[in-house]
Amino acid sequence: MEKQQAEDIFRSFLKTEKNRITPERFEVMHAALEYEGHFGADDLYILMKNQKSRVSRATVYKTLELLVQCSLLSKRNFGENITRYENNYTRKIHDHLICVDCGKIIEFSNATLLKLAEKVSNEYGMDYSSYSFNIFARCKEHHQ
Amino acid sequence: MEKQQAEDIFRSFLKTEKNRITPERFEVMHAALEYEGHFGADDLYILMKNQKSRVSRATVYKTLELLVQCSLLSKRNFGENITRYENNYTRKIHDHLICVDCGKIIEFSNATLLKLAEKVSNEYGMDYSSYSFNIFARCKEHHQ
DNA sequence: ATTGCTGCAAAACGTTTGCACCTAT
DNA sequence: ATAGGTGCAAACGTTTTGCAGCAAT
Repeated sequence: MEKQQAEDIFRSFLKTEKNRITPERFEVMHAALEYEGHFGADDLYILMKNQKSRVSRATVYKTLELLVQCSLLSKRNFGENITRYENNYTRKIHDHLICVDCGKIIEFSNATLLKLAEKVSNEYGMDYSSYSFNIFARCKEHHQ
Repeated sequence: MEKQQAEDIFRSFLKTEKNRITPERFEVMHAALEYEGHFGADDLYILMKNQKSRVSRATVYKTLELLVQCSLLSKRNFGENITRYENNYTRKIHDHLICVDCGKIIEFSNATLLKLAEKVSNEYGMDYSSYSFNIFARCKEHHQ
């Protein structure tokens, strides 16, 4: 996705939801979309702080939720009680294999999961939104 | 699973890991296995406290981790940054459909997921341990 | 006797909130 | 003009930790 396209999506989302268009929100958007891989809200805040941004922690947290609402980001959780975000557009791979010993995360993709998630949602009369599939396993170095 | 069998599993786990066998740990084990549905560590602590148990919060938290290690419980996380536990034996249903608006959790079961999780683990040369599959959707009352 | 466990309270952690000031509409 | 956003610091809820005393081995 082009950076311009992301800006347009975010701007029009903000307008239709009667949220204001502010420079701080776009600053967070750019930092989030440039982040490689998964990140926690605080990771992003620290990164921005190190780059001399004056955006506050509160604004970072709130803006990330807005970016999830307009589908530019999605939330992930790898069992550590930390909310993690990832860019939905440059990242097409959404399934994760996690080493329970060292925490290493391998990403993979399996097309049947999306179909299954949509099918199950429909069976229960619900509107599908997203899914997460995490496999926990031990990598070679940690076999006991 | 019989209560006796769970006790035996826990006792032998504790012995082989050089952890001590204490009444507090068995008290937590019983409360955890009797809990219906998913629970957070603090939920269990409060319940036990209300039942006049003197087991401390620290012991509850630590013991639940031991129960996960010996596979009597498994950890779940439904995107609220709270660790939830569930009994592995009386509960055979491990997949979840969660309403993003009201938080209602519907449980379902799909046999292909376990096979897929094992297959993917093997493909990456890892030892399968567990998986989690969560679908996020909106229930009828919350369609916009 | 030794090592590990316990309860307690305090600290840590990620996240949310209240508030006074500021800014987009 | 006004509704809504901002930064800050304090509060929050969950979880972990340090420590002195206690109990299982």
